[in-house]
Amino acid sequence: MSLAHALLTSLLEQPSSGYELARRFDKSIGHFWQATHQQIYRELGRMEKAGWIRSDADPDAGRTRKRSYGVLPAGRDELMRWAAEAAPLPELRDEFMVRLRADAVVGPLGLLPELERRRALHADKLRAYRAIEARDFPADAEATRQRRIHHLILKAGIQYEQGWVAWCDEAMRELGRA
Amino acid sequence: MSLAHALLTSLLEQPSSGYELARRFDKSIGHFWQATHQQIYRELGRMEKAGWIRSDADPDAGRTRKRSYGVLPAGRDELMRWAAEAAPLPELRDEFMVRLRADAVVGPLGLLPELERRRALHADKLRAYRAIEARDFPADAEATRQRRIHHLILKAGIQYEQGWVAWCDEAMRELGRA
DNA sequence: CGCGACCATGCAACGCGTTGCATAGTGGGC
DNA sequence: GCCCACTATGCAACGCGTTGCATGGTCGCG
Repeated sequence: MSLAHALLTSLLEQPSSGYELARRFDKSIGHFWQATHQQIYRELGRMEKAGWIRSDADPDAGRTRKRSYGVLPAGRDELMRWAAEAAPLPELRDEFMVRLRADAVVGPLGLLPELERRRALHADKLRAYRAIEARDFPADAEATRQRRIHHLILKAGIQYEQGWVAWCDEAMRELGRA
Repeated sequence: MSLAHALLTSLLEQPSSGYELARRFDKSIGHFWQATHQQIYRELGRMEKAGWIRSDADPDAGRTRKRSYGVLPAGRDELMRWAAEAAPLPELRDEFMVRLRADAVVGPLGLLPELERRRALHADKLRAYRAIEARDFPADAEATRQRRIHHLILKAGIQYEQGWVAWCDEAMRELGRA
C-alpha cells in the first residue's frame, strides 16, 4: 500500500486536491512512483474513511467541485509507522530483456532500432533530471537536511538512467556486429 | 502480455512442464521477469487454448500428473510478431524513495539501517551475477550470437545492481552526516 | 457566441499479480 | 513404518493498476 503513503507524504508537503496531486505525481513523486488520477481519487476516498486525511470544500465554494485534502494526526502516525518497515527490493522487470532472449532463440529479430529508441528515451530522461539538478541544487546553495534528501532521490534517477544509457550503447555495439 | 511471451521463449529454449518452468523462472528469466507458479499454470492454459502451445502427458505416464508443453508454429509466429513491437520503458518504482521523501517531510525516521540492508541485498545479487558471469562467460569461450546476447542480458543486471550499490553508499554518507 | 482547452471528479470493468489453500504422488531419513 | 520434503497441478478470492467513458464547470480566443 505505498500509494496511500506516497499521497500522505505529498499532502504533508502541500495540502491539495486530487487533481493537483495527480499533476504533482506527473512531476516529482512520479519519477519513482506513478499513479493515475483514478487510483488517486479512489485511494483518497479510502484514506478519508480510515481517518488519515480530511477534506473540505475549497474556498471558491459552489463554483467548482474542488475539494482540498489535509493530513490528520492519525495519517501522520501511519506514515511514520510505515516508513520504518522493511520492504523487499524492487525487482528488475523489463520486457525488452524478454525480447532479447527471444531474439537469441528464434534468430535475429531486428531489435537494433528498438534499442536505439530506448537509448534515446533514457537519454531524454537523463537530460531532464540533470536540468532539474542544475536548477534546484546549485553547488552554492544552502544544504538543509530536506534538500539533501531530495537531491539524493534525484541522484538515484540520474544514476539509473545513466546506467541504462551506457548499457544500451554496449548492447548496440554487440548487436551491431552480429 | 509479456508473461506469455516469456513462457514461449523459455519453452523454445527447452520444452518443459509448468513446474519446471516455474523453477527456471526463479533462475535465469526470473532475473528480469518474475512469475509465480499460479500465473504460469493459468497462462499455460490460455496459451494452449489459443493454439500457441500443445501439451502431452509426460513419458512417465500414469505415475504423476506431469504434462509437458511444446511450442506450436502459431506460438513461434506470435513470439516473433510481438518481439518487433515497441514497448514503453519500464518505470522506476521504488517504495524506498517514498520513505526517504517521507523522512524529509516528517523528520528523521531512522532509515540508515534499512539503507544498509538494501545495500547488502544489492551487493548479494551483484556477487551472484558476477559468479554466473565467471562460470558461463569465461574470456576464452567461443562467442556465438546466442551467448553474446545472454551475456548482454546478464550485464544489464550487473550494471543495475552496481548502480544501486553505489547509490546506497552515497546515500549512507549523506544520511549519516545528518 | 460558440468551441476547444483545461480544471475537477467519478463510475464500471477488466487483467495481472498475489495469497492462501487443497490435493496427491514420490522418495529419503530416522 | 512414519513423517517430511519435494514434485506437480490447481481453485478461489482479492487488490492494485489500467482503460474507457461520463459529467460539468471555467476561461480564453476568434
